[in-house]
Amino acid sequence: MAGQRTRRRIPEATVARLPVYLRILSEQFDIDVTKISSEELADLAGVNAAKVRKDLSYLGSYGTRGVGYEVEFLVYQIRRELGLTHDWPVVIVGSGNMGQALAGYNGFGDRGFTVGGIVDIDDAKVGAVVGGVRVRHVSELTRVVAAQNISIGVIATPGIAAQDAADALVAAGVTSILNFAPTVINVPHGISVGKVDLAVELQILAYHEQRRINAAKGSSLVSVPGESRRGASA
Amino acid sequence: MAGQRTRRRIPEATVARLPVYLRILSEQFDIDVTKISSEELADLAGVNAAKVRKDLSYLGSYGTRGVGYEVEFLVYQIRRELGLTHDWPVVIVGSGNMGQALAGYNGFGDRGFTVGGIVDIDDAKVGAVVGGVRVRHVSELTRVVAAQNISIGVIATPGIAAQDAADALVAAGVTSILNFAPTVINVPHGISVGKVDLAVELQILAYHEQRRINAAKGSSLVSVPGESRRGASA
DNA sequence: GACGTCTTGTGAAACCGTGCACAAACGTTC
DNA sequence: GAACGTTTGTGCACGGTTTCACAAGACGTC
Repeated sequence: MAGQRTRRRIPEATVARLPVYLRILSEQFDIDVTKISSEELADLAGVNAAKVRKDLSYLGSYGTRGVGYEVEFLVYQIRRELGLTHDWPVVIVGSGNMGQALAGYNGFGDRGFTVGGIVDIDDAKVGAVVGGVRVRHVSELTRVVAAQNISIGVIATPGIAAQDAADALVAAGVTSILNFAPTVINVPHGISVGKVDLAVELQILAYHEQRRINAAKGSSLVSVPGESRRGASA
Repeated sequence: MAGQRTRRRIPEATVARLPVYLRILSEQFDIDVTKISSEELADLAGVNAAKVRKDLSYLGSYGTRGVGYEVEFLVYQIRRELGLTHDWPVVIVGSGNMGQALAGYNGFGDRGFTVGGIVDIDDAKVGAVVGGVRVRHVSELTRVVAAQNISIGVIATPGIAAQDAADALVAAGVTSILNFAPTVINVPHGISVGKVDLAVELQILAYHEQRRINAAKGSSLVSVPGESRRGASA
């Protein structure tokens, strides 16, 4: 009667791919596909079939040999593992361009997340309605977080304000932070941090472009390597 | 007189960190810091000092033992390696929320990139001025790309339109694509693709939240692991 | 110019993620 | 119920990444 088995640890790389599988499987379910093989799923996700099987095996042995995986069941299992059986309200700090884009982003409310609140430090911006939610002053952050039991915060401030935003979020009780500001933030141990930096992503692409140019200039010995980080190359 | 030495290959993981170092070093330079040790830089970047040294060693032996690295020189070297000695014009496909936020994003023009053009498929949106640039129709994409010799494209369309956008960009001659749509895109071999998916990042955080909850529920045996993907945990 | 302190640069070991290859298991057909 | 084609689940080897640990080199002091 040990009940809940000890949760097996899922590798971080796999966790990063599960949302992709989930989206694809949901789409397939919507168009009445009931079962899918690792190879089909792999093609749609732009990865290797063996990787799909190994990733899914961390959830348990939910496939049927010779047949494939039942789409609906797999959707449920991934949802459960990712904690998406219920919606997560998130609070956005910063109501500038980025904050507004995030609040208005469809794939946001679409896939298990709701905008529980937006706060800004600028009084001039307080009161505006963004993505259907009224902007509150940052001093109300703790109240907003407590009222809706929010555990995820998004930083959409300029870089200079990002650390203050992080401190405020942690003080308010948030335990996971997604940081869009181009700054490294320090948080206490035990808080999860994700980071998205536009400029960094572009600079990585610039590096590949530069290499392409250098390779072409240097000689024709080196063929274009066709680098492709994350995402598919047909 | 072999001239240009064969370019040493820099590991992808290092390439992803160089932009972070670059930003920090630029900031330090602005406040008149002239030299920096691997440990100081590591602290600011939220990584390990040995990693900083190994990363920088791929650029060459530019440090001085017992002293550290000269900030200005390092900035120059990283810039050169990343291909940031000149500005890169980028073209944005999609002038919705996300496209507008990107065009208006400061860290964009700030760090070596300019908005060379924005296109949209919707005639109703053509003509609007976003981030100082007039929105053109997608049919003009090839002309825009050619006129400014653009090699980097950004996809900021809904998921359903992302593959068309990618195809159009490739046809127009773009060789690197940054995809913000929640869809896997297929591109010919030789094209570099980067991907940023809001919902995926949030779902990864949700997973960690869920684990936290499960761990707390299950027993007090397992201490909160304090996971922290990318970014610092103090 | 010898000594001590500091910091880089880098082998080597440990760790993680990927992909191959194949046995095990399922459904179907005869 | 046996034989066959299909697809999963996974052991294993390989390559990339991280971290440790330390020799080599630079600077300052006496």
